[in-house]
Amino acid sequence: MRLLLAEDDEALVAGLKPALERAGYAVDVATDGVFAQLSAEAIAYDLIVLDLGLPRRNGIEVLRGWRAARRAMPVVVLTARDTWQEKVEVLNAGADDYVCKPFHTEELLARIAAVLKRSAARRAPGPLARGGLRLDEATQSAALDDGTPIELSSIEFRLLRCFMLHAGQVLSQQRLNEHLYDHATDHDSNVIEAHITRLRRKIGRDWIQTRRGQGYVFEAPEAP
Amino acid sequence: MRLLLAEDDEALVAGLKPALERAGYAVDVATDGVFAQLSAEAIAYDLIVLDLGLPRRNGIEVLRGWRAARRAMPVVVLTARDTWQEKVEVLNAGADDYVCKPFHTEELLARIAAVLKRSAARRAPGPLARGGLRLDEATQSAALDDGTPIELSSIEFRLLRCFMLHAGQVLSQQRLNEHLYDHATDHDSNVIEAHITRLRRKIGRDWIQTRRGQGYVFEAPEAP
DNA sequence: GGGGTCTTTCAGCGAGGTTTCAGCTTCATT
DNA sequence: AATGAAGCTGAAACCTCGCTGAAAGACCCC
Repeated sequence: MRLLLAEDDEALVAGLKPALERAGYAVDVATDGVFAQLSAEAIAYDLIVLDLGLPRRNGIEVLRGWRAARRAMPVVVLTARDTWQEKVEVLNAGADDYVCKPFHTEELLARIAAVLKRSAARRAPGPLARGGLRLDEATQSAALDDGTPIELSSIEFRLLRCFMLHAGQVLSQQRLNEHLYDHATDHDSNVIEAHITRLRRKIGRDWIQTRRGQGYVFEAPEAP
Repeated sequence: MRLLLAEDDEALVAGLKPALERAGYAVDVATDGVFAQLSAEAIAYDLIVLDLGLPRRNGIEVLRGWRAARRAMPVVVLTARDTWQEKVEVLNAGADDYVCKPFHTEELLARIAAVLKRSAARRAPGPLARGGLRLDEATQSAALDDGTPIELSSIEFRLLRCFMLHAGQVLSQQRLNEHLYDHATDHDSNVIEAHITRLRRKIGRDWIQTRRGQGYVFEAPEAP
């Protein structure tokens, strides 16, 4: 789950980025309007957190630019001004939610989760449960339908969620890499393979099939 | 312990907010009905103080909205009109208590405490019976079921209460920070860790489990 | 002001998660 | 079957995070 944080206040970023990452998102940061706009045009983010007071280009213009270009990803707007007029303007420009500074980190997280849930509901109804495997966002753990809990580390959780969100699709190692880490890393390593091994050991071998030379596919195992 | 004060009278807020904070709650304020509704949908407040005479959306509608959305947090209603009809209407809409203006701050505090106690008892027969750990608000101390008393300092008490109210959930350090202190503090310190250590030493190691990189979970220890 | 307690900071330690590495297995192609 | 490429996996290295004892700071009560 990949997210762009468009915010220039360093202190805020320093607090927010780790919190978002703890919540299981891969976070890129853009510190001015132009860069934010370009980034989101280049990459299909799952959600964008957009400060209105960015240097070089106003947040509202950036947002309008995306919507004009038919970019439909959910956008949560941050602003320092809590006026009725601005709220209306922002929502009309195509924002999905609106949070005033100062805010509790937890509140932003909750709103992000709510917006994502809504947008996921639009696309694919139902919570994150596929064929007898459930993911619990709150405790960052998984469970089989019979109730057996499965403890996951942070990376394993993100990996599994990525698979479940794209169940049935082939996910290349490169794509998994990009979803799990910030796109600075040009890994030629086998981290992904290693984690897949550990994940398979925990949830069972059959959920993740390898497509040689292409990637991996997540599917419910055959009933024997 | 997090609380939403939905009230538009500035003078009242100016008096009430500090009083509530002094009583150990973290307080957010919402000054109109729509915002109050959204806030409480986004954040799991432990309690809400709701004025009926809010601008933009009537308090009763807001309350009905929450209950229709299966939001079960306790709500204490403030109102200027003291008629039995309104009282009935409000309680039927799902309020937990009802205070008429003008009131003494102390009275409101007492009702809040009472409502919280009731709701804690409702949700979890648990702080008491569960694993044999009880919290005593009056003496700010804890006790094991066998009667052994445990002396707690103020912060330890609030920390433990926060854990017991959210038993089974993962609480990140950041979230605990925000619940224990006003959200001015951008601590990169390890206060929380230090207090967790001392708390564990007092109540026993097994109650609070660490989820590396995510936070802590409060649970009754296994019976050996 | 002095003794006590509560709270916070600091620094070193240790555990656990993550990544790398090396050797092995599997698969496709000839 | 031989070969090479791709993937698997156990073990070791690395690194980060949380733990904890001690000391400093804040606060309160005499």
